Amino acid sequence: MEVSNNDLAYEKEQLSVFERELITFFIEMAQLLNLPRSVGQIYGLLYFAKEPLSLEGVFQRLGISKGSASQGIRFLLSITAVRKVYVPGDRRDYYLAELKLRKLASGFLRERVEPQLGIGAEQLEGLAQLADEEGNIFEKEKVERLQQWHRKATLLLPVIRRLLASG
Amino acid sequence: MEVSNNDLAYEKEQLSVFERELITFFIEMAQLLNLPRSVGQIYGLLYFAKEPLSLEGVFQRLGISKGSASQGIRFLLSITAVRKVYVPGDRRDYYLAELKLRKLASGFLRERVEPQLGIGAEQLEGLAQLADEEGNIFEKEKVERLQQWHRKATLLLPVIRRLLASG
DNA sequence: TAATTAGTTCAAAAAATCTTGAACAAACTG
DNA sequence: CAGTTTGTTCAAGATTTTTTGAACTAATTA
Repeated sequence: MEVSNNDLAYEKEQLSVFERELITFFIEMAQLLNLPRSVGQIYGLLYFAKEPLSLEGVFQRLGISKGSASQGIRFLLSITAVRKVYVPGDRRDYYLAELKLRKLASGFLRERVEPQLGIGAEQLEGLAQLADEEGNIFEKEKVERLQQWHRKATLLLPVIRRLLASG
Repeated sequence: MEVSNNDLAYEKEQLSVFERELITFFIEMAQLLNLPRSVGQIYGLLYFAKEPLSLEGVFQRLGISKGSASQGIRFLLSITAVRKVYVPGDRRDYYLAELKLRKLASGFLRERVEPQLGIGAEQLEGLAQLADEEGNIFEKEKVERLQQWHRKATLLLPVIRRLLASG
């Protein structure tokens, strides 16, 4: 019947209705981008947080495991969607969400999209060579068309960045 | 009858080395877009096919199940990445790949991306209302920022279409 | 130094997603 | 009409992805 002590209560504080709904929104955005649910949850929590949160603050409040939170934060750091902040007198790492869409998007493009496009380019090069060796005009034509697609996709990235930067 | 027998022979023909590599490429592209492997395979096969293929032609040559092929083709039709063609004297449906990147991309955006963005907009509307009711300035500010992001993303779609159309 | 705390790792469990195949319906054929 | 053929559906199985949690390293403290 008695509430546990106040220190613990903070870390285990319930999420507000607003926070829960906001996090639901971010979970769905994550799914749209093919990212794990936990990554959406963590970003959502940090997006709304008034102050930096520690790893423990994150997994306690979201009710996910430490491992999940650690991995999720690492990913978010890698795309610069989240950054570490130093909190004096505390040995733990604290995290803040990056709120600028431009930075968020460009981190994502750099870390997740560009590498994939790079792999695609290599594969197409291999196919082009195969078609060349076999001297098959039909094959060559098909590969060239794909390479054109690929060039256009690559061209798109800087345009997206620029558009998101404005405003 | 004659025609039918010839078709079966053609449809059971082994895939060439080139075809297999091409299909591998499309499988990876599918994964990039969060689509099932089978969808990539089917599109890859049709992309290279010199003539339209029937459902049976597709699943026989790819070695996948009839159900998978049926569902995959339905999806590809829905985003207009593939179209049905009429083959005189044959009761089966035949399929051809759409080769124009512009059409492909815009079908995908229309069927898969736009609906998701629409759902996102609704959710944000709900969050805005919640923040309003609670009269919480901090919450309102956060939601407004998200709505700005959302507007930019929505703006991006026509730009992408236009860019892919050129050339 | 040992004890405590923060954070990472990864094998195994859980969950989500995709594929299969057999039952079904619809359309054709003789 | 009854028998085929064509394509769809969906429950069950297979596969892939995500999450968990306990064992671990490293860093801090007393």
